[in-house]
Amino acid sequence: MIRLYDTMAREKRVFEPADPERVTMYVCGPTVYSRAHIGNARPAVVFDVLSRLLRHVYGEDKVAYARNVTDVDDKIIDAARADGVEPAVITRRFEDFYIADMGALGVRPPDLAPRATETVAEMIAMIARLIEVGNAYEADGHVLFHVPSDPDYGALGRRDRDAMIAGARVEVAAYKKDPADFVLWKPSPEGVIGWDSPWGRGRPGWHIECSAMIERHLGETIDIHGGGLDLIFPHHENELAQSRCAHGGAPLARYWLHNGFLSMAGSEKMSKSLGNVVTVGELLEQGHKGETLRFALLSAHYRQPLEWSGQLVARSKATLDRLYRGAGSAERGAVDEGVLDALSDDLNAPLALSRLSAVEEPASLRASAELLGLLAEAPDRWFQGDGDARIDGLVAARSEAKARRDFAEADRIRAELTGEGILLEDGPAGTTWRRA
RNA sequence: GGCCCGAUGGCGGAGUGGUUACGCAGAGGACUGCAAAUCCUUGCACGCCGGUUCGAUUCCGGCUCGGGCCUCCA
Repeated sequence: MIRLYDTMAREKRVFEPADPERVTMYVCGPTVYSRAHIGNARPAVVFDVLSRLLRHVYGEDKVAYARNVTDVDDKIIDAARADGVEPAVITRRFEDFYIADMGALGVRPPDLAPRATETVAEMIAMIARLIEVGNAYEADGHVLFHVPSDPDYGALGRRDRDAMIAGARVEVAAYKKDPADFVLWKPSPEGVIGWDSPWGRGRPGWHIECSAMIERHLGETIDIHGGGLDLIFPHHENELAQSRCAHGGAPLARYWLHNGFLSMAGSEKMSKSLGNVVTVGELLEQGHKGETLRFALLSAHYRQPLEWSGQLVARSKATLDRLYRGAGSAERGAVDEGVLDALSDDLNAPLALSRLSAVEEPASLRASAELLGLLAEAPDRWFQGDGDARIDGLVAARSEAKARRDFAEADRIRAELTGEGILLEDGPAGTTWRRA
């Protein structure tokens, strides 16, 4: 039995898919105009674990997991203009980076990775539908969702109209009927990416993208909708309103899940606008293994804040080393019940990790770790990387020195390797080495 | 200002109305030529003040501090 904390209900609820033969999950993916920072990676990793859990429970082929790519956006347009290239050059470059970075973190590709630019026809159709049913209107080349037309608006973010308006940071455009109204379609001037529509050449607003992609690929009501905490309002609130109004009142998602934020030492949240980000790419270039970063991301419960630090990474590596030793080269066995129970209780990864440490049987350890996307490599590869004949030679030379009890020479070789970050371990079967 | 979270041992981080996870680091021991790894042992933890209770870290209220959102943001 899986229980998940549903943001809409503000409590843990027993998870029951509408159709156990096709469990549907959608997670808001990247806007591809820059490298992903480690905070961006948290939802990707967290919902990857959830997808693994769902597949374990409902069957490998019973889960339809979609994570979109937002490849039309004003930030992309700005970045393209700054580089003097077409937006597609930017989006392709950073989508490729995103796939590579997430792959390094052991995130499996989702079943579906729809691009916004390939779903524009569906967006236009949905906007037209919203106008038709009286929830949207055209004004000054824009199409806007009329918030007062939806009495249920605000349920997810728990906000009333006055609060939304009072807190608005952006000056209210004159063409809005109501200050809370938000853009579904906006005109594109000459030279800006756009599509023909009944309202002239333009481009979609941010929120309609996800609604259209969900409708096209997963249906009107999905089981799980995930994303970062900051997306609750306005993004998910707006998505929800659009989809519900376009679908005759059918709810968009049955369970809403939101992950907490990463902060950098100093305890402010990590964000591009604050400039205190560290990208996944940078961390990998520093020599950290993707799986170490993944472990670190899973070391706090997904709804809790997590402070990113070098100490966290080092600790994660040390713990993983021990787990790799425990699993050895065992084949995959049965998943440990304790680990499964922990994950089933609102994805309690830290508890699962602690129970993983207690799993004694190597085959069970490997299978249980796989549920978390860990212990994915062969132990030799984890400890030694690509291998190194020179190191093997030095280790052999040291073993010879040891055999003739020339410990001075043996220690000299060991110290030399230690200086390179190579640690030696003398075991009953001889000496092995690993990278620190 | 509105809404919402959190506060646990040196650090990270679960969990629980009474018997106090787990990891990392530290200390002691075993093992080792010495180490490393491993194993064993070890560690006054639950922000403050009230309340409920036989009993609260766990429930309730208040307070303090920290964090997030309030139409860029995972």
